[in-house]
Amino acid sequence: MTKKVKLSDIAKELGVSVPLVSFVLSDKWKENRVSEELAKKVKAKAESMGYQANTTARALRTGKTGVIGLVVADISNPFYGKFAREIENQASKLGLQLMFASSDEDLSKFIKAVDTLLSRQVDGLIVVPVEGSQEYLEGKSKQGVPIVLVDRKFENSNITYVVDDGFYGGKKLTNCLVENGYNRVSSIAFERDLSNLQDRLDGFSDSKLDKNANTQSIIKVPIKNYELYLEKQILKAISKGVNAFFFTQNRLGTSGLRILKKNNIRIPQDVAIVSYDNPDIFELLTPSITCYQQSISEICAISVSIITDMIKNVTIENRSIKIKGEFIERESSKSIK
Amino acid sequence: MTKKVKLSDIAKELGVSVPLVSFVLSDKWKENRVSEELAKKVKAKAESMGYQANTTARALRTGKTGVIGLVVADISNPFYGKFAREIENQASKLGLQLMFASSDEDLSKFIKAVDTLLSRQVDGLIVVPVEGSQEYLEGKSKQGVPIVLVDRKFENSNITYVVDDGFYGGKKLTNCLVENGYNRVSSIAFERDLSNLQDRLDGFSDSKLDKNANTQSIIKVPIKNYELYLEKQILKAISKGVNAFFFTQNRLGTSGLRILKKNNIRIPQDVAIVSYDNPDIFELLTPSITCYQQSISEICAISVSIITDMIKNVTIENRSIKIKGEFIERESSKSIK
DNA sequence: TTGAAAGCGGTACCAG
DNA sequence: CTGGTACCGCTTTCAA
Repeated sequence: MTKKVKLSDIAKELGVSVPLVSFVLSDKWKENRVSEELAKKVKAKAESMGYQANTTARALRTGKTGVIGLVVADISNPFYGKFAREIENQASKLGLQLMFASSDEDLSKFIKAVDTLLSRQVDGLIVVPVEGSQEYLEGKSKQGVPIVLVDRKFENSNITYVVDDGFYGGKKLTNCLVENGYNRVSSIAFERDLSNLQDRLDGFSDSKLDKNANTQSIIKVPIKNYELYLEKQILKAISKGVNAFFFTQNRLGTSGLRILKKNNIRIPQDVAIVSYDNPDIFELLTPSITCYQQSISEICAISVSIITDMIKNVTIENRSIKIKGEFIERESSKSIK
Repeated sequence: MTKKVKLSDIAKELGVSVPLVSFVLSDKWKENRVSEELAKKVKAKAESMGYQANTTARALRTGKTGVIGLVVADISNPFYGKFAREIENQASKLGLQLMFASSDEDLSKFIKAVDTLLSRQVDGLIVVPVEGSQEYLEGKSKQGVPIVLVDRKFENSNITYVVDDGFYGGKKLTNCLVENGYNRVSSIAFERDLSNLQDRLDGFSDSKLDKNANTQSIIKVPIKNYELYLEKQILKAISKGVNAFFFTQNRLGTSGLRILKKNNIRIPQDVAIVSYDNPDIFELLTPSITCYQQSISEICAISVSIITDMIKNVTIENRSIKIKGEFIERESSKSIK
């Protein structure tokens, strides 16, 4: 176990003071008027001795850890995995590290995750807020913790968010169905009070569909053991004449497809399908699935840039933003005109 | 911005010393002979003031951060996402946090990732090593950094690993094909020097297939723009009479399926398919895909437990281990007997 | 049973 | 241009 080299080791070797070495290595030697010659020598020595700064010590002194906390619903869900990856990419460009935790959409887990991250002194948080977390997060925000919400936002809150434009996406998908001749559309969503789902449903309601109850309906699915319930509802809808479904989440879309396959319901001959999000599988299936892909990379790039601003400046104006994604037309919504 | 409560605040409020508060809150007051009454009072006060320990300061003092570093190829790949999630679960049970980074299978990125993590003073590392990283990691290991390899191992190395038993899995998948009547099998792997792939191929070679070149062949696919090359090789193999493929990785499996679909080659009538790993898609496809699912949760549980041991005790014996996964038989390898 | 002082490895500010 | 000193918040050792 070779010991870690520290500033004082370099200083001793060179016969200079510790602060001088610190200045040089943090590239502040110009302001502090250290001779270029000496600076070079110090750098060379640090290099040859294999010096690596102890960020813990630095963090204690400066009050900044250079770490940002990320809380998602579940990192093993590819959708959130992409978030993590994109945020990692952006963060590493800025020399920031990421610490993450999963909430499983559970409030108490969520709070615990945020608390631990905070006690680890993360400089800021990027979080996918869970149902019921508004009050808690607003408290933290008021205490001065930099927070950016992604994927979902809070209405009437001053917490900054960067989310997909669900209203736009929901409308786009529904209109595609209408334009292709499907006039009885049912949208399917989890029974959850989350802004992203509501926005998509609002977009659905605001589409070109005739505004009467017979052409559009919304099926709300409970979260627990939802597949059985979903199957019943889907079959019931079809028997009532629904000829297209709009799945508001990829998980519902995937389950829906499984159910349709099982019941030998043909797509799009019997019912057309569109779904939010674009998991790999949608392209590979027969028929391939029409969907709307969120601009995760853009959402992440912006949220990291905002959080770093928030960390630098104590207060900035609220820069909440909605990002439009990409509509991808495939076979599952083929025109029947 | 309400200020953070620190030990000295509590101490001042109560008119006691800082160390006393520290002892109480870290549940060491018994050994340090603090009266139970006082201990209670301190705890209550800490609670009411909303005290949260500053882990940075603690880390600087104790030399332990309670953070473990995780380096995977790509966190947005669901396979590695599952690793991250399982490791997170285990770690959080032990009060440890995770910091992660992706290597993209690139040696320089990998080294950079490990170096940053180390400069952040992580207590230990769980890594998916990339091609060519052996020498580097052995260096770190010799310096006393606790390291556990997952997914891939090094031969002739004293770095501890916890990996899937690729030999077992490869053999199992191939034997299933043989038992179901397929006698000309080609296995497909990336042209990479990684232990996990080699183990699977060794299992393939050691299967019940007749040991002559005509019944078994190995197709090595370059990594860059591999799909075109893969397509040519697959078609060529089929034209030569190959009646089954063993894909050694899920990415190859998925690509292979796309290619077969595109060329109207029927599964399993024209060729049977088995693949390593079990992405969601395999179950949903028609036909569903026979595969081998690694025990990721077990691998992760063990690796976390080993790394914590390594962190506690300076030296322990090498506890490298191979874990058997689960063979899942589906439609793509249906018997033709 | 408790308090005081030292120190982890850096950085910030002052003096020279 | 350079060095000294204090200090970040917590833990540990020693003294009372």
